[in-house]
Amino acid sequence: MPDLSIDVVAKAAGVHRSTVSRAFSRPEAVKSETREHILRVAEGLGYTMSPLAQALRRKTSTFIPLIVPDITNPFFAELAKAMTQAADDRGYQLLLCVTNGDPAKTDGYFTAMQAMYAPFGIVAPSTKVDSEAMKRFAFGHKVVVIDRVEGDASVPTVTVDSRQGITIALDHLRGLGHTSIGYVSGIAGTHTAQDRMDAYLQLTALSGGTPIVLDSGSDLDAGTRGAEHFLQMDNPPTAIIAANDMVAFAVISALGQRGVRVPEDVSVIGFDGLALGARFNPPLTTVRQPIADMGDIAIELAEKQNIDGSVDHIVLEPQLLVRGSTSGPRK
Amino acid sequence: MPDLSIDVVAKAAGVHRSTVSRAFSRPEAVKSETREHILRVAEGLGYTMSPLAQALRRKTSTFIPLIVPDITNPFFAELAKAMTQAADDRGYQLLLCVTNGDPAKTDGYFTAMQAMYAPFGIVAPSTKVDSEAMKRFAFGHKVVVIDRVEGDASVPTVTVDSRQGITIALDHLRGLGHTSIGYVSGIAGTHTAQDRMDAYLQLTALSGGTPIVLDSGSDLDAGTRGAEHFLQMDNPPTAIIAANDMVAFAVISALGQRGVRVPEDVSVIGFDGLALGARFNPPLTTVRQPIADMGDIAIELAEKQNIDGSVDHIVLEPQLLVRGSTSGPRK
DNA sequence: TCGGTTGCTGAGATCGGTTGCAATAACACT
DNA sequence: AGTGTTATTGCAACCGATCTCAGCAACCGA
Repeated sequence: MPDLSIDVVAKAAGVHRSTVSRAFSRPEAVKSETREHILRVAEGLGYTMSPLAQALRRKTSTFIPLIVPDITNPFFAELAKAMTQAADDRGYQLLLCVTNGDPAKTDGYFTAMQAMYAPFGIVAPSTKVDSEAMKRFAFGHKVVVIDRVEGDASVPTVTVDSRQGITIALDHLRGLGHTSIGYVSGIAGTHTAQDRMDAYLQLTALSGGTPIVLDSGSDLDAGTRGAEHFLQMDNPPTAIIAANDMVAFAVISALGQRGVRVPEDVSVIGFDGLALGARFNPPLTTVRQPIADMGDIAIELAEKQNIDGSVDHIVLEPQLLVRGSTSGPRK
Repeated sequence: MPDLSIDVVAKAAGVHRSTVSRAFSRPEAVKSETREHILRVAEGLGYTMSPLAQALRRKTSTFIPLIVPDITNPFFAELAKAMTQAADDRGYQLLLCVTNGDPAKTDGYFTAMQAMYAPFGIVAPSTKVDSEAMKRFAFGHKVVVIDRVEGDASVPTVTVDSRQGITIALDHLRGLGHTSIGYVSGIAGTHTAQDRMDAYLQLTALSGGTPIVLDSGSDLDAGTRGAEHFLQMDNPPTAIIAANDMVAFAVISALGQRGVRVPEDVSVIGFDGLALGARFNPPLTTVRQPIADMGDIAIELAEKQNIDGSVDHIVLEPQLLVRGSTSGPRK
């Protein structure tokens, strides 16, 4: 590859490099014959424009960072997959940035992306703390958050309605005949985790029931602890709502190891709608988040903000996904 | 941010930009006082060099693409996690590229990365076909493959010893008393899938046994089909080796839905060692691949090749990870 | 004191594009 | 034919670094 630059193409096509440039990035500004000729020549040479050089000059690129705390978590993996597609469809290239929850790394990615002239970025929930770093980043660039942001309505967000999700779960379980429904909370200090828990608390209280929080911890082992708590109860609930699918997996696994069967002995419902849930044992009933939609919308919001400066907060509706981990309560 | 360029810093520090450049990228070429002064000034201004501009001029960047077919598959997610870390440790920035198995996309990523002056790339197993696209890419750049590459010993690879992995699985099962051990194959036409299957076939034959292939299909539903096959047999095996953890999950799930319990009715062992397996029901016994090591080594190989042109083929040893999905055969 | 090193810094071309501005061509109209 | 547009294309500066080459000062030995 004798370094295919724009000048090479220009020479080969017998025009000036600015014309070649226009042929690619502003087609209407070049006589169509000329443009077609140039494109043909370029094609023949196997030439593509350097995104680097473009970004440098234009001061804006098509790289859009997706910042997630842990790609190993299937939720983020599915989000990443959806967003990759969404980004691709709109001519962007998604750059996955994994922080492992390290705020320093988050910061590093922010500035790196700033330097890459990313037109905007997408941040998925890790901790609430983000908002500070975000402020700095958002100074020059735009961010949209897949979660809520505390005290900063200036950043667009897309979330799913936690309260409605819990409502759906509760209704499903009640419809099956359950009256005693426990709850195991989710990971870290994210808003979504908090919201779901609050919703559970309020909704059960509202309907005259007594909330049964099996574990309100905030790490990955909440599921296991919740299961243990369940086992120690004299009068355990007949159904359990897990704050998310991963926790549900852990609950079922831990329960299974103690000989408690799902859904025969206790029903368990998750929250997320991971594809993986279909392959679980038993297949997990869950409240499905429209992950793919979230990806699309996140990008739309970002673009919209870039254009008219609008800051929207979209709230999506979750859906019930009935599989095998729930059934009527044991008689 | 009034566009912090190297010239701004230069002016502020009262030196020429080339000196600033050197202060950052070739410290020993600048008088230490000068350098410290420059660094201090830069620090104060909050200046960082533009990776874009650097890459453009140097014709080499620190972006290293990791090309995977599907990030939703936990194996690739874990690999990505490990490699992100490994890359980071060495001053690179991993760029995750998800192809969804689409060769066109793979190709697109290759040329994009070429344009980004990536010093090398890492490709994780998707299909064998890759080798062609790779040739083109490898022309200007280096690639290391996490799998084997057919008929092209010129690209470094890191793999784990499939034969040994299957041996370990077989030994574990036999040690538990199993004599009739079935096999369910893995995804797509990757070498690893092929190797594991071959190893199973050879090793069982070698020890005088009869191979029982429950499904040799090549898609994600192999697990389900394997389970169905199992159910239809008059004399089903007492243990099953799944080509990888995901398949094992599917097998157990499908079996569970038909009332077959693991490990009470049949033992199942996976291959991969996914963290997720620990949260499965039951926790999955599996042959663990040293994923983190693979990441480290892949990058090492790439760097080594860049330096002395050596092309190594590293083969790692898998380990047995006993959890709850295997036990002695039913009497 | 003078030629030869050595150490450090400045100049300016260059990487691969983009873009405002000027120049030229082509076409319309009086 | 003369003048006013309008469509195309060339020119050259610029984006933010890197790097070779040259200049200059201090230092060495004879």
